[in-house]
Amino acid sequence: MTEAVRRQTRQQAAVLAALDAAAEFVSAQQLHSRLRDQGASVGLATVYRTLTALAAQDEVDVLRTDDGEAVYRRCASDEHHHHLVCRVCGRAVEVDGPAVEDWAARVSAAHGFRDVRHTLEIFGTCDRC
Amino acid sequence: MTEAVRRQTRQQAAVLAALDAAAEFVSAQQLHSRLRDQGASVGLATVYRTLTALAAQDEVDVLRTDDGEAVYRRCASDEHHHHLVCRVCGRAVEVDGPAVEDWAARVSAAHGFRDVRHTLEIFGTCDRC
DNA sequence: CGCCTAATTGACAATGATTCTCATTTCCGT
DNA sequence: ACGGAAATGAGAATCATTGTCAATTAGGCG
Repeated sequence: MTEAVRRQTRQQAAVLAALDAAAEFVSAQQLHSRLRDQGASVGLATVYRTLTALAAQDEVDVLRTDDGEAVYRRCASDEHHHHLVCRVCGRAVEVDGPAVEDWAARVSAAHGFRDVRHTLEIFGTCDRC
Repeated sequence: MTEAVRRQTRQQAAVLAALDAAAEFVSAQQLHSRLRDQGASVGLATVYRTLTALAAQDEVDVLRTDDGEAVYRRCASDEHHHHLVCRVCGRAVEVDGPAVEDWAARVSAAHGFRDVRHTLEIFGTCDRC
């Protein structure tokens, strides 16, 4: 599993910086326009390429909104974790639940499933909204 | 919350029948072509409308594939449950995990989130694949 | 049993996110 | 500085999904 070699470019640095500046999950389109507004415009295709690459290396977490749009977030934790996402402001809290991991493993095994992976996100309205 | 009144039409019955005939999660496009192949062709827009209506009434479960496509399934259980989905054949097993529900409620409350809802799916390779 | 009207349908256009193409630009080791 | 490989960007292409609107149809009513 060799990490893809990536050159250091202004564009990729800008995308990463914009992600770090966001506390919520943002879409590629949102990032693209934020970057443009900041005067550090990056082509839309490049934003997509960069996000895809980052996601492939687990540098960012990806999830899908109800309408199927992909949204990305740079998380503090490198480890496996889940999210509590505010459906109003988009703010996300990273949470982990060993009990859930165990349950998932147990259930998968009981049904003979291999190479399991799971997705779990909790959506709600946060106390500030 | 009054249930929308729906007329009984050949098209809606056909979509329901096709869903019942499928053990896996299927996309609107797949349903549309299966119906066409069976000679019971239903317009694509109608397939979408019907699925959306069924989903709104919790008659079918919806989830998103990794590439963002919506897939639907008629589940045996009316109650809240989750899925163990085979990433090869698409077969799905309905599972429930009270421990997970509790955990989600606890975590949400701890962070002051209201009106929470969660999504949890486990993807793996089943023993037949 | 036919009629009437509103709900439903379907072909097609329109939208919107994402990916592809390819000519141009930019890294970076030499 | 140079050269080739990698990255970029503008726009076209793709694909799922939704909107439009005229034609069809279900179902209550006389």
